[in-house]
Amino acid sequence: MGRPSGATERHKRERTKSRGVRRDMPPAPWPTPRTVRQAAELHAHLATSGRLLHPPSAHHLLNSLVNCLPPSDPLHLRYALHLFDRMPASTFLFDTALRACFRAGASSGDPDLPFLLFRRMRRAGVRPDGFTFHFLFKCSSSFRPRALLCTMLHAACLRTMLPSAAPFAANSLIHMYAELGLACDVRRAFDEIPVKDAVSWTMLISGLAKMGMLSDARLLLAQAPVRDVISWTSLIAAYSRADRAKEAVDCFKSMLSEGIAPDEVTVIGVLSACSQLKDLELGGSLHLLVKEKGMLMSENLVVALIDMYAKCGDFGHAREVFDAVGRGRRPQSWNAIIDGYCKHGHVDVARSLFDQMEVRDIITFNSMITGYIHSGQLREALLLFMNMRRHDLRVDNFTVVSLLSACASLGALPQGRALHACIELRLVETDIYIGTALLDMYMKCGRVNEATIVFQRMGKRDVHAWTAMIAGLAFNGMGKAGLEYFYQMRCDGFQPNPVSYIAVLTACSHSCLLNEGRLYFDEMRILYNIHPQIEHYGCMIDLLGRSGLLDEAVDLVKTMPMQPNSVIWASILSACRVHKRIDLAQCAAEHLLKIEPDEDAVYVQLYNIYIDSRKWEDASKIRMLMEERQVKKTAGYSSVTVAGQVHKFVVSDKSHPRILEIIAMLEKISQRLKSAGYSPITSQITVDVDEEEKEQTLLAHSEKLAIAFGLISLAPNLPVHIIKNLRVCEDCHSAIKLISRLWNREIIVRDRRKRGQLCACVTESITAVLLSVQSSRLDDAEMPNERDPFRRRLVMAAAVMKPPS
DNA sequence: TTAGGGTTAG
Repeated sequence: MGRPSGATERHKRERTKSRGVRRDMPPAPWPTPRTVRQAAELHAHLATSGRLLHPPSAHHLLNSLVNCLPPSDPLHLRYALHLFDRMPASTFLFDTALRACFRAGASSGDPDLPFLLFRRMRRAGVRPDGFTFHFLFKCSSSFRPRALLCTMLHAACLRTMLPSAAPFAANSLIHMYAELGLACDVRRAFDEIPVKDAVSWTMLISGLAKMGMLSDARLLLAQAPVRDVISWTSLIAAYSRADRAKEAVDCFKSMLSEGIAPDEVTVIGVLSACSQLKDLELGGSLHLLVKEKGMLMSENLVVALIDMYAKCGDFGHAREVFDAVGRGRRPQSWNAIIDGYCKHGHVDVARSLFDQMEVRDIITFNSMITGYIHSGQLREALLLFMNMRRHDLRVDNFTVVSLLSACASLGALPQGRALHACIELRLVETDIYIGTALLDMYMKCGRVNEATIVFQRMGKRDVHAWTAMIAGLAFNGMGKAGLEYFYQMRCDGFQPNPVSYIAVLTACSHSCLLNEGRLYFDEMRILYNIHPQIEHYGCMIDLLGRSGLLDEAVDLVKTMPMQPNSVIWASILSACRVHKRIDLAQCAAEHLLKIEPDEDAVYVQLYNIYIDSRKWEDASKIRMLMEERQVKKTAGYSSVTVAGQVHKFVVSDKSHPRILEIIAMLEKISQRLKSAGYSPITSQITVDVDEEEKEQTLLAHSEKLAIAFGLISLAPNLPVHIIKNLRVCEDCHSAIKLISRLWNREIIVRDRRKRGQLCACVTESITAVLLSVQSSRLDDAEMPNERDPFRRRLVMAAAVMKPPS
């Protein structure tokens, strides 16, 4: 150890003297404690022999004790500081006490402890040295960094010594400013160092990488006189964190070509990139490298390996690594494999592992909940939310994003709005993901204005937020506005990704912007080297179909480099009905039924096409085929939420308690529609009845019943929001647009296919869970003082849903 | 007595 030899000799002499041993005997070596217990024994020995106040003994004891302290142990830190308080003040002892604070980390319980020690040091007249500032800067980086305090420490350091006198402190200063995210100060701290060593460069590069300034970090790495494994690793990891996996791998290759050997931390960063790229080949070769080089199999490396194998779908190897860890595996390893199973649709396997876990954390729950939501098992997801509370886990940003995603997929606007209110009331700190999930929820619930307000209020936007906005405008039929946003997004310097182009092409197809669609479909390849995936082809085929260019659409299906899926053929089939192309409809339906033989919507669509074309025999053949194959037509229903309660209607429904008022309103609707010149589209009704009866049948469609009930029961300033489990028919579509104009009322109808079925009871469950979790927060709401009309409306929305106390 | 890089959930 680095104890001064003179001090050692003095210690030996003192000890010999105290034991009454002859002075000429060779002194026994001073034992260096290796455990806290041994340190305590030395403490007892020094205390009984009265040497605790003897500086060399005190230094040796405290220093050894700090070396033995298990990291993040508040009890042992208290012991060390208790000892320190009873020892003579010296620079070394203060430095050692600061070192103890740093080792204990945040678990010291008091983030101000290092600064209080520094103040005590100055008041006691003990002069700080390079070590003092080094440990102070390290503590500042680790515990809740605060800019003002850090600047004051920096100033105190400069008043005491020159940067050249304390190279370690000068380098730690760069790290401290990087942790604060102060790029200019990082650079200045670096520039102030008179003679920069390799670590100074590494600190600067890793600091910039950590702050996300990847281009600057990459440039400096090239300029640095020396590049070591740590500067390369920091850049690789930063690229991985920023979802720039390809650049992370390129960086790794450059590092290897410079002859720098990776270590286990480098491997973790590259494995993370492999997970994103699903590059099992590189990931597997890294695993081999770890084995060949005998690298330390740290817990983090285990997690990274399991995550890589699981994300790539290689569950054999993932389980191999997972099982090798045995019972001592950390929740992170469980989380990685559970998430992998969820992402590959094996939610049941994930749940079985989830049930085997002894200690689950918030990530375990969030992964499982997201898995359930993505697989459409919303009830299971909601049950887990309730379970979270039993485990004393509060919802966090990830949970809220999942909940918003569930609301969006259900079209559950009141619940989504209540969640928004909870976010505004600071249930969680809002971030770019929350903002994007919120605007997506509003868009999927048809509330374009609210989505736009959320987007405008987002402090920071990224390509995902812009894409969500463009996609939302697109599927709400505002394609031109979507394209304007796309233009603005590029002006703001955001590079579109493949999903952005799906949104753009959706905007074109939903608004029949044929020329623009053709342009963007070509442009994505030329400008951004984005090769069209099946989703891009799907949008383009849909656009051609809607534009009546069905032959061109079929040509594109034939020439595209992948097998067409059901979405593609469903687009063609849908366009065939509009453009009366029976020949193509039969072909599209055949392809569709090969892929989805049980999908009732295909039979119904083809049946309707035959009816439209008065091909009664073909239509009845389809009916018979359905019976033969036992395909059941899904019963259609529409729902509307009034005062937090979901009201569900089926066709010709007479079960509602206010049915008489609803019928009266329907009659009023019928009269006003006729007065406005509207003729019901009765051609789709095949039953052999007179025209008036056909009109009555159309009037009794579930969505019209729901609208009538909404109009009589909702306040005139509230929009009527209808959710339908099937597609809205042509007559309802036209009639609703006119009703909206005649009543000067916003009517939003969210229809959907059978997939991801709406379930009113699940919607109610969301309300129950949300309210039980967040009711305490809502109590804090000061509605009368809320001046911002948008926030006020939100808070009121949440308050309306508040459960009775 | 002193330095830097790391994993899992949206």
